[in-house]
Amino acid sequence: MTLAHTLLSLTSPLRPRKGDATRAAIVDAAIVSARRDGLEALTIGALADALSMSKSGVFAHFGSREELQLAVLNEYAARFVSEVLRPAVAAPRGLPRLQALLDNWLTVLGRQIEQGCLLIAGATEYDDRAGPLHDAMVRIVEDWKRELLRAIEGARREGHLRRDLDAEQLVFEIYGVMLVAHQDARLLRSGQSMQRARAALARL
Amino acid sequence: MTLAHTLLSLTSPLRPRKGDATRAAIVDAAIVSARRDGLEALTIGALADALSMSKSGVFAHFGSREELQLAVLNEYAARFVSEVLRPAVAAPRGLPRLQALLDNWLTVLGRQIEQGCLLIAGATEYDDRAGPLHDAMVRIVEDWKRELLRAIEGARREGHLRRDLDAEQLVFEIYGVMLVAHQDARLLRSGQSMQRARAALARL
DNA sequence: GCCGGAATAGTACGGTCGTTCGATTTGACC
DNA sequence: GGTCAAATCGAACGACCGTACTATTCCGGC
Repeated sequence: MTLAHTLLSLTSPLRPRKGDATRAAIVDAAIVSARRDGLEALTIGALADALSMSKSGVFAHFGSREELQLAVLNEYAARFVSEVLRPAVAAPRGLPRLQALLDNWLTVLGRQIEQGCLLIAGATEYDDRAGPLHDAMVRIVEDWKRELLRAIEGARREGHLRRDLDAEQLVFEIYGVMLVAHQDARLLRSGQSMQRARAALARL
Repeated sequence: MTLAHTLLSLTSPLRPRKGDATRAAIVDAAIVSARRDGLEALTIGALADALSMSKSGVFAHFGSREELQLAVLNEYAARFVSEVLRPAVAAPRGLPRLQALLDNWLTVLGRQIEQGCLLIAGATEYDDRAGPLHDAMVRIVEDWKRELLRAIEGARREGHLRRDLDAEQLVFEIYGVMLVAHQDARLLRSGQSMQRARAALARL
């Protein structure tokens, strides 16, 4: 192996590591489980069974249960953002982009209704439990609210919204609509929650 | 013991049973624990330690962990209703009563912010877990929304609200405000969530 | 085809869980 | 004070947890 090869492999390994694929498969399965029973109910043994692996095989990829939970949460958040935010930036700046964003959010919420949203469930799971998961959860929700705020400010700057609008208040109320839509659809199995959410957002 | 005594004791036992007091103390402590870590994290052993009792002593009062969880949930719901709903019926029929109800709700939410609301946390905890706790949770939330609906219908009947108001939609949106107020105050430790909630409710 | 490290398996440990069961204590009634 | 049921305890069980260690298997570079 030449020196150039060595240097290159240090920064970005040449060969695709098999372990990475396994790790991704574990996180995939863990996301399914966590969305059903919560991040705190995640179990290395149950995950190993579901993947036909040994407990230690699963464990080795993360080093601790907490690291696994963090990986699951971060991966879910990344997917959420890429599903909701990224497509919206294709829409024209201002109100259309904001509306596309909210529309994507509702669509994702509705499509995944059978599985539930980790960000919403995790928010209540870790609202009173100190630790890295709490901190990650806070960071993710705050980042997401900041994105909402940016979209609203953008729409206002374009003159699509009233100048004296309280943007943070609007974020607050939008988030409330999403939370109650999630609860109605999942706990109460109400079929109307999505259209009720759309009506509420339209009024805002 | 006379026949009269016997008959009486069948329906309502004469002597105050010591076990009842113990059971109430257990439920008290369990509510504190469940509000912090969730109903699913309730542990008989931890509860016994907190009460300086033996595990089996605690266990004997309920027969199973699930029965304990149900007792905790039902007791919390009963207290919630008596704190929020009962004082509101003293207010004049119609809009004042509705406003008193929402005011009590927000006050209770704000006062207990350090502990959290079991009805909100439990709703996400059991939204996808079949079983008696799920069923109890659904019943409690549905009952509570029905009370909200009754208050709104009452206000409309008194002519305090528009005739064409969609009452169920209003319940939906009110609930959303409460959910986001709870999350903001607890997860994000925002001090403004209560006044934001009041602003949102006022607009509704 | 061999070598070496990465990936995975196997096994074991200490701990905690809910639950069972027999023993012991408590406390109201005669 | 004795009696008897209710209340509580103590010890044990089997199951499952996360984690630590040691083996074994896999697989790309020579």
